[in-house]
Amino acid sequence: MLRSEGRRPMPEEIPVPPWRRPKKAPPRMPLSQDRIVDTALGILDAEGLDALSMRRLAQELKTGHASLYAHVGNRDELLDLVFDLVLTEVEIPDPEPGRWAEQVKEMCRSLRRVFLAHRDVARIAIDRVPLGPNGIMGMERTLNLLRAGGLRDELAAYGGDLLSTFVTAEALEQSSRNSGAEQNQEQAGMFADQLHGYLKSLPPAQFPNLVHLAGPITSLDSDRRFELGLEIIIAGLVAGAGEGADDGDGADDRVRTAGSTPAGS
Amino acid sequence: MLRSEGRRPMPEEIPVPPWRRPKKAPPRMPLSQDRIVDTALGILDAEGLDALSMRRLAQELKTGHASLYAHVGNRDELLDLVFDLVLTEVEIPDPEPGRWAEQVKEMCRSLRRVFLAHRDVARIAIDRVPLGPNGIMGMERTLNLLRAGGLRDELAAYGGDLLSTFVTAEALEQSSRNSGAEQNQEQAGMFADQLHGYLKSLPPAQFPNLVHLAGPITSLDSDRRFELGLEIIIAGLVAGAGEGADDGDGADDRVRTAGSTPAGS
DNA sequence: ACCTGAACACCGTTCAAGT
DNA sequence: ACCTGAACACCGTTCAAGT
Repeated sequence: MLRSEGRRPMPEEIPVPPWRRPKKAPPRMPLSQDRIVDTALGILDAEGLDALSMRRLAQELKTGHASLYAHVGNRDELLDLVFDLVLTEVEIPDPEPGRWAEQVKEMCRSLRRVFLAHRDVARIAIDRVPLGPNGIMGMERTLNLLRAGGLRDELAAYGGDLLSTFVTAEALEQSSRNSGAEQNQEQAGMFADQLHGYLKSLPPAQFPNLVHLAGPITSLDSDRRFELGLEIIIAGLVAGAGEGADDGDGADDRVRTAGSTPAGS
Repeated sequence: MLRSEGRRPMPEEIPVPPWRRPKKAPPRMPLSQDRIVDTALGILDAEGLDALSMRRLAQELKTGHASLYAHVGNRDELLDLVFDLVLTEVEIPDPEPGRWAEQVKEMCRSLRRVFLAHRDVARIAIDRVPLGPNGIMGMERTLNLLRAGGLRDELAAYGGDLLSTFVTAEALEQSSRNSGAEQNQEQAGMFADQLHGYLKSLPPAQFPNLVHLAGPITSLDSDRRFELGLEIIIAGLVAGAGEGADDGDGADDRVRTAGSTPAGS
């Protein structure tokens, strides 16, 4: 219905002789926002955020860089769109009774996997509120899961933010650790070893704690850090942190519905 | 000794007539790393990170932009130095018995105040490990405070990271919320109102949780968010999250000293 | 309506040359 | 030893002009 609008029915499909159609499809697909955003993500994955300039992007699309501004406003808006596109890949489970904490972890691990799969997307995410269509959808599903754990409204509202901030920051630090020219696991370990040596070499009178904890500080790998942080935050959430705390400005009770029973599914 | 090298002793200090010395001191103070970093922080405070270019900085110092590279390596190293300078202002309390949680909060509030006092420093901090002299000093004092709470080594080592990441991310989101041209409290409230209206207008069948929580989501101001997050993380830490968890790779037991009793002071 | 070329006002970094 | 000018290889964004 919608798709056929403006597409006049042809009397017959006249095939284009193969020698007129060098390889495949129209030689220059028309520019569109989708094509721009897809290509931008491709550059990001392959070369990182610093390589994603409007000029580089235009070159990839075989057009002039000024042409992009007919479809995306500016670079910052482009990054918004790329971020929202990537959020498609995040899996947020429907609540199942008795598996709350595990499901929250699954959600966070999924977000982390997406960040690690797309170079520098964590850098884009860190100072952005995800208000695109997929971001909104993700917020809804996140709230649904968090409330299924019985969190009071304020904690559910803030908990999602805190968790996603945590995941983003942790992914950021992991990828910046691996930044200098495609560093592999090996080189990450080498840096840890160097740091360990440095901390151990500090004057123990002035730095007793750094010397004592040099081991634990440098031996925490990214996976362990992530799981530890996750446990800390979830433990804090179930503890119902700051229960009934009130800073006295009365601003946080705009909506105080009575029956906020946990959603079943 | 070192300072007088190459400075031939003058027979007498001949005073320069005042009309030859227009205002004060040598008209062009010699460039130094300290002067460069101080000036950089001044530009940051007044105009933000995007305004802090090597050229703008050189102009402020009345020199050519290429001259800076004799003292700082590159822009990224300059930002390292600015960050470390700012860390001077963070206050980390010496542990006092019975006040652990409150003191951890004081430390985090101090860090937050520093971020809010220096525009865009949170943006600099977010993807940097503070390994400058003040960063190392801060780590030592942080570990000292955290261990005073009786946290086991791994948790103390990671807890400081988690807390400072949290404070940084929260400061970042607060200042990016206020980004668009010196926005004051009023405009922040206006945005919250707009978002509240938007969330309330969503189709309730598809977005029941966003509609229900529109109030709590938009009424959390920065201070409340911060205190909430702080309570969640601290609660998670005292819960001793992931006690004895082991991912089986055996990499995190490089140093396993027996007597890790909490430090008294 | 969409795309282009050219221009504007910037960047960080390097390096030979000066003092 | 320190500083400079000039150059290199880039940026994002705007806009009049084309088709």
